[in-house]
Parts: sequence; structure tokens; C-alpha cells
Amino acid sequence: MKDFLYVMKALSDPNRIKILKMLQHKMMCVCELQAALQIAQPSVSKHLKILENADLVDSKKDGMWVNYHLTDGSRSPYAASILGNLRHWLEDDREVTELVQKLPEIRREDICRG
Amino acid sequence: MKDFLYVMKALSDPNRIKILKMLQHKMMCVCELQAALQIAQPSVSKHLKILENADLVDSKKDGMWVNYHLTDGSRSPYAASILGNLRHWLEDDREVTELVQKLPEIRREDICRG
DNA sequence: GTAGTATATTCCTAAAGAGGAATTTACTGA
DNA sequence: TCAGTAAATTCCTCTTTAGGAATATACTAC
Repeated sequence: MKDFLYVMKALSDPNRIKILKMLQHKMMCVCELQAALQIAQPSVSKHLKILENADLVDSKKDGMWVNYHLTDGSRSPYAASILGNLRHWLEDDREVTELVQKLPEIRREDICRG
Repeated sequence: MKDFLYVMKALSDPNRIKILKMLQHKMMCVCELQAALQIAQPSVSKHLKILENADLVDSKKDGMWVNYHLTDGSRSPYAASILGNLRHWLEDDREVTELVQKLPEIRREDICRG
């Protein structure tokens, strides 16, 4: 029950859904997600932690950055099922499509490194 | 997005999940659900309203009682998918199985009518 | 109609959750 | 070693949410 609720709570916030939808297209670091969502960096980190605890995303260090990516869902059947459905769910959502269209313009080299 | 979030938020509370799991076995009125969950009647009504707004349950008057039942999900693909998955999800959850085992003992004739 | 009952609503309180500013941590690269 | 940067944590505020007590509503059965 607890694992299930972690997943559902993680999916109950629009910014976290946007993160998942963006990560469907490419792995992204925190500052890229911040630039896309236009919210403070600590807020992004906290959302990512909640998604990570629900086994929806995972992270991997790469030099200066921490890359976040969707999990394969092998640790949670709930996460696996939702991630599968999210592939087609909300594909026509206005906010999501606008975000995804902007993704190519968001490049960490332009945002970070001061 | 809003419809999606309604469903996910509705699924983010343990009492609401228990309601859904019980309704898999039979339609139930508010006082039966109250007896099963051991929470106040207004709390049950409020949970049911949230589930109804997410298109996860629907109700039908029957004499003195209002019977709640799972929807067929025809109005929300998110609700439909989740209700399908919930058929097998959490079947081994201790709290859920204990509740379901007690269901036959909970009969409206014994609980209501003073 | 009237009394009684099942359910819904309102109002309040306490806990949880999202957001940002400031700070800390961990690492990179000279 | 030291300055600089990406990300995490802490602390605080404001909003949302779950819960119950009290009340209102709607209906039933006489």
C-alpha cells in the first residue's frame, strides 16, 4: 500500500508530471529542468526526490551534472505501469506539448556555467 | 491534465483506495463503508465525492440508501486504466485483505435502521 | 403532515505539501 | 589548495487536505 501511495502522490503534481513527460524525450540535469519549468532550483530537486522515491526516475552523475532519467520500472509494478501509460497519456495536453517543443532550445551549456 | 490530476489525487489516500478495493466486491452504501473503515460518516461522504469527481465511482439511490459502485471508466481513460489495474494490484495488501474478509459481516440491515 | 434516518454540507483544526531564500554539500578544474 | 558551480538541504510561509462535530438536506414510512 505504501509503495502504491508513493507513486500516486508523486503523480499528483503538475510540475512532476511535466518532468516525467520531458524525460520521455531525453535525460536532463536539474538546471535544464529548472529552466524548462521556470521554478526555483530547490523546488526541482525536491520534486525529483519524490519521483525518485516512487521509483519513477533515477539519476546518474556525469561530470558536473546529475542526469535524471525515467526508470525501467523494474522495482515497482505501479511505476512501471504508469510510465507505460504516460507514453501516450497527456500527449495532447497544451502545457506538455509547449514544454516539449521548447526542449531543443534548452541546452545545459547555455544555462549553466554562469 | 486537470482530469488526470483529479484521478491521481483521488488515488493518493489510503481510505479512498480501501473504498475502491471494497467496491470491487459489491456495491455499498455510505453507512456500510463507514462501518468498514471506522471513520466518521462525513469523512466517508467527502472521500466518495472526490472519487466521484475523478470518475472512479458512481452512485444510485435505492430506497433509503445511496449505493456506490465502481464506474465502467467510459468517461475517463485514466480512471478506466487504474480501475483495471486495481483488480490485481494490492490484492495481497494486509489491510485490504482484512477489510475484504470482513465484508460479508457488514450488512446494512444490522448497521443502519438504528 | 410528522418523526426518523441516510447522506451531504459547513465549519473548524491539525497535518501535509509546494514554493522560495538562504545555506550546505560535493565535486570540478585550474 | 582554492575558487567556482550544480545540486541537495534547511527553514520558513502559504495553501491544500483529512478528519470530526454540528448542522442541513432529502427522503421514507407511518
